[in-house]
Amino acid sequence: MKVLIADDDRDLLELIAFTLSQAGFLAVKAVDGSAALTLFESEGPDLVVLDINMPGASGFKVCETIRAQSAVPIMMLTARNEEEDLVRSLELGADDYLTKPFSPRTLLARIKALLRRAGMENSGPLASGRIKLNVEDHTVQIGAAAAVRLTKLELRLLQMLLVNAGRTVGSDRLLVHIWGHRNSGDRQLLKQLVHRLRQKIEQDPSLPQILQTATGAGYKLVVE
Amino acid sequence: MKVLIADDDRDLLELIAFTLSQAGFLAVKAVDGSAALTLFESEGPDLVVLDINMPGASGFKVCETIRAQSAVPIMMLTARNEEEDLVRSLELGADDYLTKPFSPRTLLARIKALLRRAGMENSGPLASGRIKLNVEDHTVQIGAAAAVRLTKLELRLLQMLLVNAGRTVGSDRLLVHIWGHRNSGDRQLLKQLVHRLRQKIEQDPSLPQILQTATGAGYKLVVE
DNA sequence: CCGGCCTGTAACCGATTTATAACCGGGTCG
DNA sequence: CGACCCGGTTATAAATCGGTTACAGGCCGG
Repeated sequence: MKVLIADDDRDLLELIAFTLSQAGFLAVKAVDGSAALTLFESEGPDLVVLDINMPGASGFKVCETIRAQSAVPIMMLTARNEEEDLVRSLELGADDYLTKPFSPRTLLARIKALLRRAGMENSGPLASGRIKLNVEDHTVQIGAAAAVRLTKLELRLLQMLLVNAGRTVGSDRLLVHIWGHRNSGDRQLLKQLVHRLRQKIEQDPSLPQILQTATGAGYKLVVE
Repeated sequence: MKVLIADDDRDLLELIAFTLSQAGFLAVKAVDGSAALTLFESEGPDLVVLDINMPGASGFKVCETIRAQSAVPIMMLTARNEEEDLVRSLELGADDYLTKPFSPRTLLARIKALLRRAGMENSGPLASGRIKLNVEDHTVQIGAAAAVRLTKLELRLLQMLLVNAGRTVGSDRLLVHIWGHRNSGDRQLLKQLVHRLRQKIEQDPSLPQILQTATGAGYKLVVE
């Protein structure tokens, strides 16, 4: 599990990196905003920790840029008097925040919670009922049928639904989880993606048994 | 999603309640500490917002009492120069704090983050008497009957009535909660919506047993 | 360079949902 | 009585939603 950390306070940066690596994470360090963006591209981390006050590009700017292209979980770090930027970050799609000073223990707990919520805690096969999703090689197996290959987006959709198997997941949450914060008017994208996924996993795509619609609310996965 | 708000400043209380209800939350208001505790018991909110300075029982006391029996997320409100108070609050188990004055936008962002963090972003079914409202997938179940699907507006109406089950809710409050502010000529909309909802949930829509009219005042839900 | 898949975008359809208006009947009050 | 106000009902128009088909650009491997 790879975590990108960006903070211009070297001491704090090292402390966080140490804490995380002790907990089994692979820490990637950046000392300013532009470095953070470069490293984000090249390393493809599973989670990002951003300080708001940074030279180069502010954490706020970095958050916005990352969110425009990825749905990776983002945690913001903020001093007590940076309320306004914090709120802007949250509205732009940051997932959580921590106010300085904080204890390493707290940081760790929050990061784990964030990963759990994003359904990224275990990279192994994710199964529920008769649906077995193999995240590694992008395949699903339903019942005794042959495994089907999924695209990146289909995988993310099915992953989110499978984590909440049996319960309805709102369209907004799906949009954020799959694409990050693009313009929210993109119901079209979700419509398409659901349609394409149904073609692959439903016996009769016109009468969905597995990926069902909750009209006006979202979609849900029916296992067994 | 039900939120209990406790503040002895009536104006602020109303402002917060209005902000939250516009955002789709159900606001339950308390003007002092003991009222807050009573309402906490009876309403079972998903989140609590507490002012520290209150007559009756202080925010501390309330926070402590609630925490002794529940893990519900708690957000404290504090005046700017009461740093010690907020430290004490956090030690007592509050999850976050906000210093006055704050903007509604900030409050909303923080509350959303808090709910996300607590993994409570989707509240379980909201039930009272024989009525069980499943907010997630827009359905109600009454008694042993089959679940009925509701539209967005019907859901909001029933939600508001269910929170105030047994009590009459004024037409104005319903209008504001469901549509947000509109020109007041819109009694027609409410009339329609009530009618459609009755068709769905009443055994005999012409003799309403559940969604009853309080002539000249509003509507109320009879749950027994 | 070609042909495949993956993704985003648009357009169309039918169904549902929401807004607007008109009509009905009871009750109130001058 | 008759002019209202109120709530219920019916009817109809407008907007939105979800499913579907079609197509274009990007990307990648042959």
